[in-house]
Amino acid sequence: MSKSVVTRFAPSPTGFLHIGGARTALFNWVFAQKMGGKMLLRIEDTDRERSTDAAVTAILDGMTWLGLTWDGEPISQFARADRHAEIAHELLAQGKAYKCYSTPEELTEMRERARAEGRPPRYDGRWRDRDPSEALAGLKPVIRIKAPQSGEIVVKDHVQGDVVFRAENLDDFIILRSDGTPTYMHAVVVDDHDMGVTHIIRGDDHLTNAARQIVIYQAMGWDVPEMAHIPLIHGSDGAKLSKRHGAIGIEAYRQMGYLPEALRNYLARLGWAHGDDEIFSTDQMVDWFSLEALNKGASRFDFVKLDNLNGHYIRSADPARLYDVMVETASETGRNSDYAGLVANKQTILSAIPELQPRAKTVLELIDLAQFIYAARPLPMDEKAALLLDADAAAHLSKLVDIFEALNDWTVEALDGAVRSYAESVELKLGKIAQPLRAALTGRTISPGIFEVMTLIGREESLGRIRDVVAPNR
RNA sequence: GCGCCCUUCGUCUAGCGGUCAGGACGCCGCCCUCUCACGGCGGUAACACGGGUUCGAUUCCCGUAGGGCGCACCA
Repeated sequence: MSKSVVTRFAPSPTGFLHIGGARTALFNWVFAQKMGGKMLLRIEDTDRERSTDAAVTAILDGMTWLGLTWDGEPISQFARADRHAEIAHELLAQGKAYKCYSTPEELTEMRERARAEGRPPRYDGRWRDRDPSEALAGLKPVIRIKAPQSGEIVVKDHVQGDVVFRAENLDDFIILRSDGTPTYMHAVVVDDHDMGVTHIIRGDDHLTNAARQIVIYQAMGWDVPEMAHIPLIHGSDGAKLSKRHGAIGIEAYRQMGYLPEALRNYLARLGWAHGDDEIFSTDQMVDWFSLEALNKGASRFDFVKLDNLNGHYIRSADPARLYDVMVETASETGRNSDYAGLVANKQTILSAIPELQPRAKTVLELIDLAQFIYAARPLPMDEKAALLLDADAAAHLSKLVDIFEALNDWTVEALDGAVRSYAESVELKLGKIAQPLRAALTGRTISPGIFEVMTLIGREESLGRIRDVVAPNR
């Protein structure tokens, strides 16, 4: 019986949860679910300059919205600094690490000279075997680990396969800074070990770091966790995502009207596949997932495809839930008049949503499509709608007002029948009558079925809107 | 510069020596139809290049080109 799986998601709180981080979190979560294990959350906040509480909140909120749960309390890496230092000193005591008294200026010069001579910019190990007594008085040392000087380090990766690094390419890197704080490379290893992490799933920008981290694991005699370095996500133009290039926070996707299940499905298909399956539930994702099925190549983020998937999930969503999401989204994005209209017309909106669902790809579009319900008379006409309402159209609409007033039932069937027979009586195709009617009733040329619109807004409102365009001054 | 990783339709991908190279999104056409969607049907489009290995390479190996990541007392 192998020990149960523990994964972790370890964001640094220097900004929002971006799309790449969200996918990393998703894969960690899905894998833990599948294996019946746990996913822990560790906030890598050792960079005190750039870490903020607001970012931590944004990340946790983003994960919660996406439906990614973690086990236990989030762990602060910064809070564990003493433990990191303890291990660094243990390594020192064992002679597997040493104090280095090189100054930053000295290191800069070392790198520049190496670069000038065409050598890799690495620390040359000058303090590896030097006696501390040779150091300048008052200088605070850093602690460097003794990396192997020959042989190779193999990262056994579930995605990338065995990746071999020659020891010559690894230098004696710093594990504890001169102020006694740990470096990222060191803190990660100590934390992953202490947290009992069995599987490290992270972006492949960490692949070369993995070799360095293995040096620490080996020095401590610790088991190296299983690793899976997943490919990165690029922007739609193939360029790396950056702050000014599409790397927006997960909350921005919510504000753009995407549903979390759509995003989960989309993200899962970026770099991972289960045969030809495109649309699948989160349960299926968990059921089908395997690290070996992850791709190695980076993929591009494609909003068009996300839109398509989101449309699918909007179509299959429960109207009551969609209503809530519409209200939240309107509120959150400052669409105040929409918010007021949605809240004031809850019942009508609720019954209209099934008509709206097949027509929207995002919640924002859903809101837009619902506007005809709460638009105030006289309705604003968009350009195409205004063009439809010429004198001919007004004449027909005027007749229709009479017909509608005489109608006993205000139902889709009754209205449909009435308008059809009118169109027949004047020898016009239904569309010739329906389009001006649509313009008058919605102010637009596109809308749900026009008879559905009429039943939704009701007889009085319908007649009022038609009269507004037939006799604007009355 | 050094190290490592990657490369199938425009995009996401299936493929794991022998396939008419499959699916999805997009796009185009047709159908449905009161508009727009939805839905249905059909179509367009790819193995980066050059060498090997093999009876046979999209698939295995080596180069080339292109892309990415890393090389801090950042994470």
